[in-house]
Amino acid sequence: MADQPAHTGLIWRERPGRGRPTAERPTSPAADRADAVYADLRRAIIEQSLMPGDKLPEDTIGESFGVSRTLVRGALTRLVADGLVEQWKNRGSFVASPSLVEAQQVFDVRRQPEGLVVERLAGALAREHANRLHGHVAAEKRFHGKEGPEAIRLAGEFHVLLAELTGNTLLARYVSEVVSRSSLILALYSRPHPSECGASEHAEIIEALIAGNAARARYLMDHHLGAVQERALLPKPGAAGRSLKDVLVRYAEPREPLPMASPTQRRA
Amino acid sequence: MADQPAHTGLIWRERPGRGRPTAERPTSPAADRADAVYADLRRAIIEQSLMPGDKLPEDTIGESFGVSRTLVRGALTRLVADGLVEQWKNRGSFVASPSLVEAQQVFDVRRQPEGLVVERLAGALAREHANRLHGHVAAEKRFHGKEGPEAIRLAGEFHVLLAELTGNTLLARYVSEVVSRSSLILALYSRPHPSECGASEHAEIIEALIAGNAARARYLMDHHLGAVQERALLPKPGAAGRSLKDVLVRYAEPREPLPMASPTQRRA
DNA sequence: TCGTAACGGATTGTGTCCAATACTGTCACC
DNA sequence: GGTGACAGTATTGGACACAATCCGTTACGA
Repeated sequence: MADQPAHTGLIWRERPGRGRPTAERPTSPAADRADAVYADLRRAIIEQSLMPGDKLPEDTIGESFGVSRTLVRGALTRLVADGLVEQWKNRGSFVASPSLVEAQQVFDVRRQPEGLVVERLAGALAREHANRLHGHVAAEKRFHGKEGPEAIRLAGEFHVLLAELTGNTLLARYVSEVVSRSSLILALYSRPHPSECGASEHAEIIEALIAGNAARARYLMDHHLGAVQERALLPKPGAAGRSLKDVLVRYAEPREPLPMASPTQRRA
Repeated sequence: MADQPAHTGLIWRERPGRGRPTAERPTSPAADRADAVYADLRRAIIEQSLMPGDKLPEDTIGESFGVSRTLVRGALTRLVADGLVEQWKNRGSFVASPSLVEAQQVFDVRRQPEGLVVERLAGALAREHANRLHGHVAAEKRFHGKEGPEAIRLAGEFHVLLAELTGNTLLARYVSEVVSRSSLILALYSRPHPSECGASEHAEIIEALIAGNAARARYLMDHHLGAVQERALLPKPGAAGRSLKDVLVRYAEPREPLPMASPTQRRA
C-alpha cells in the first residue's frame, strides 16, 4: 500500500503536466501530512490494530501524529465517507461497527462491482498484469495458515488490485470501499478459521481470466465472495468461549458506541 | 430533497433511542448548519446552478451561508468524496469536470448497482411503495418537454428513491452517488434535447417490478440507462452553436481548472 | 434501596489568526 | 516582438483558543 489507490489516498489532486516545481522539499511536505494521517489511520483499522468500536479522539490522534486537530478532523471525515469510521454528535469518532444487517448488505452489494471487474478483465489481461496478480497470490500463500492482519489485508488488496487493472477509476474506488468494509466485518464477526483458503480461490480466478472465460470467472468470483461471506457471518453456533457480548453485538442495530467501555486510546 | 438520503445528508449520526433530549431547540442547531451548507451546495451543483469548472472559494461560500470557513471546508471535503467537487492543492475547490472517459466509466459502473436494485425490488414492492413511485413519475411528467434543472433532478431522484426502497443503505448510497455524477455529466456534455422521455421509461420499470418480472425489469433498466448514456455522451456531431471550448473540454483528460477563466464566484 | 437532580470533567464544535503558496500583471532584457 | 524574471495580491493550509454540549458521578430525597 506504499502508493495507494488514487481515489482514496490523496485529497489534493496533483497538478498535471509541468512536473512538480519544487522537487522533493526537505521539510515535511505540508498537505501530505494530512494524507499520512488518513492513510495510517485507515491502515490501522483495516489491519485491526484499531478494533470496531474503539474511540478515536481528535486530540489524542493529533498528538500521536504531531499535527493539530484540524488535520485529524479532515482525515476522520474522509474515513466516515469510506464507511470505516462513525461520528456521533458531541461524542466523537469511533471505528465503525457495522451491524449484522449492514454486513449482509455489504456482501450483497459487493458482488456487483466485483462481477463487473472480472467481466471486463476476462481475456483482456496484459502479460504484465497477470504477473502482478500471480505475484500477489504468491505473497498471500506465504501467510497460509496464519490469520494475522496482514493476511486479511493482502486478501483484500487482491480484489483492489484486480479492480485497478480495469482502468476504471470509479469501479476501483467502489471495490476498494467494499473491501475495506469487509475487512471491518471480518474483524467484528468472523471466528478464527484455521486456514485462509482464499489464495487458491484467487489463483483460480486468475486462470479463468487468462483463459478468457468470462462466465467462469464471474462464477468463481461469486462463489469466492460467497465463501468469504459465509466465513464472516456464519460462525459455528455452538462455539465455545463465546461471550455474551460477542453474541449481543450481532443484534445491536444502530451501533451506538458504549459510553464507558471505550478504552481511552489504542495506538497502532 | 427536503429530508435527503441518510447516507450523504448527515455527518453526525443521531443517537438512537432516548428521543432527542432537548426537543426543537430554537437557535440554529449547531451541526445542522454544516449539513445545510453541504446539502445546498450539492443541490446547486446537481441543479446546475453551479456548472462544472466553477470555482468554489471557501470564504465566498462562507459569507453566503453565514458560516465560517471551517464548516465550508468540511462540506467541500464531503463533496469531494461524492465526486462532485475537485480540490487542487493551494488552488482551491472547483465543481468537478469529469472527462469523457470518466463519464463513460460512470455509466459503465452505474448499471451494476441499479441492476441489483430492480432485481431486489421485483415482486417485492409494497403497495405504498408503488404509490410513491407512481407519484414521483407523475411529478416528472409535469416537466415533460421542459429541460430545466428540476427535470434532471427529478429524473435522478427516481433512481435514488428506487434504491432506497430496497432497504439496503449501502446500495442506496452508491446509486445516489452515481446519479449525482451522472447529473454532472449531463450538465457537461449533453445537448439540449427536445423531450426527456425518461418518465415513461420509469413507468415501464415500475410496471415490471409490480408484475414481479425481474428479468424484464433488469432489461428495461439497462436499456433506460443506455438511453440516458447515449443522450449524454453522443450529441449530434455537427450541431450548430458549438463553441471551441465545448469541443475541447471533451478531450482534456486530467481536468485542470483553467487558471484565469474561472469566474470569481457564482451564487446559487 | 432506588430514582432524580445537580455538579464537574472531558471532548467536541466553531471561529479566527498567521504563514505559506500560487497566480497575475508588470518590467527588463534578448 | 517575444521571453524571462520579479513583485504584489489573493486564497488557501494549518493551528489555536474559546464556547457549547454531553457524560459520568455524586448527593439528596422518597
